[in-house]
Amino acid sequence: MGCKIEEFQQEQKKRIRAVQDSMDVLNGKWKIAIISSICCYGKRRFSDILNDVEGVSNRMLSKELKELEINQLVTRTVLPTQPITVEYELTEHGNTLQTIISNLTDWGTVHRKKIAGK
Amino acid sequence: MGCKIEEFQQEQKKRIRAVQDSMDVLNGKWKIAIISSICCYGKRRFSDILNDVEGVSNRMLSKELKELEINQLVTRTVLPTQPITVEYELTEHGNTLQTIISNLTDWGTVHRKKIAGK
DNA sequence: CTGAATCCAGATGGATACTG
DNA sequence: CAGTATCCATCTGGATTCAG
Repeated sequence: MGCKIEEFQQEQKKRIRAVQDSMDVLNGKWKIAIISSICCYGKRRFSDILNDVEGVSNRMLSKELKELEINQLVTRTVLPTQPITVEYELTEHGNTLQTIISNLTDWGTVHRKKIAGK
Repeated sequence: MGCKIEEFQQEQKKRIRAVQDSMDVLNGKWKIAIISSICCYGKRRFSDILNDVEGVSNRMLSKELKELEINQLVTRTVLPTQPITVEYELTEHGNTLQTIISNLTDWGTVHRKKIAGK
């Protein structure tokens, strides 16, 4: 114990657990896309997100939004319109994902070219 | 057509599709952790990754490594030992994920504290 | 408009045992 | 050591219908 290699490996395991923690929150077919949609508009309504994220169903959108809310990444506000509308907004904590979203956007663009253009 | 708002929305949809492209590759319970494991050691053997990523089974590790290989993120090299050993390494393309991995590691650490400490 | 409820096929993933 | 094969429970997610 106390040897350098062991210490390094422990550090490494901690890092891997940390990445896992992130992915536990962000995994899900649509989560990142949903966050991305809300992110760049500031506030976004249910039906707008439904339109932004191609392919998502209202069932899944509802479900994943709820999980994001539980993880304190988005807030949900019911507006007193008739019929009601609901606005979703990133929390301060959710906003800290912006860098990651931005990186993923860039990487995805490059990756698509990489795979398609071979 | 050609109006600013529509253009912006089209741009936005493209960005969302790009994030989705990234997530299509990176989704999966263990993928990021696996990449993370290989990443910081340079090369990494099957059994080492199995040990690094707590909870993963050999079945899943094998499966997800194969998918990562298909997406050209890792290479697989069989070493002529007895019994054989296999080394996995990030490709140049896979290495471009380092920034994202690093960000996810940091974010995961913060997020854990955030959720646990409320 | 924003969901919730139900139904159901197919994917996911763990446990275990086996192979070269 | 590095997988593969099989079995099987659970989860995922789409389609559709209904509700406040």
